[in-house]
Amino acid sequence: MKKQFLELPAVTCDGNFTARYSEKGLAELNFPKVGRASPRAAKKEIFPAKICGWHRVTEAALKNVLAGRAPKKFPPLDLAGTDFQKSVWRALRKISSGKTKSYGEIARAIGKPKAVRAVGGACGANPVPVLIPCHRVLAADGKIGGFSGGLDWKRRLLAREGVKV
DNA sequence: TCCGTATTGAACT
DNA sequence: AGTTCAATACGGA
Repeated sequence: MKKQFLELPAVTCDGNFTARYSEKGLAELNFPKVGRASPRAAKKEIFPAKICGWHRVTEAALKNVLAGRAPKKFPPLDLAGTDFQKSVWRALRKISSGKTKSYGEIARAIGKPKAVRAVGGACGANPVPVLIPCHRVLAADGKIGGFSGGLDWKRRLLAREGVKV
């Protein structure tokens, strides 16, 4: 039996994101599917109160980041990944709104200065974009780099935070 | 074990 | 200023 996540739509001005929750917290967040209506027509599932509470926090945090502000509160995260990836994601969360770092700086921050490319890989594997601000990581020369959700999103998020590319 | 990667910096035109 | 290239850590197959 495969691990099952409870899935909820997180409605924002930029579209309907999809949040997935495990027993322990937010496990995944997906960008809105382009050209598609709401990802989920709820079919009267019963959601534990715990998860409803998390979801409210998630949605509020999401809206804040999209508006270019730092969220007051984060939901608990239940991230599936290797130790290396988790340490990268932890470092990413230390980048405050409006700031940027390079892949090399992240690598140094986790004590593995040579692991610059692996950092890129971990960013791409980030299950919770936006809340874990992988979009604030640029290449060392200020170039935009890449983004799993599409470069348009990366540029949009950075623009909202007042970052010039 | 081999391959690709959201990199980097140096050494070249 | 643009191009090439090797080094490098990690994860997936």
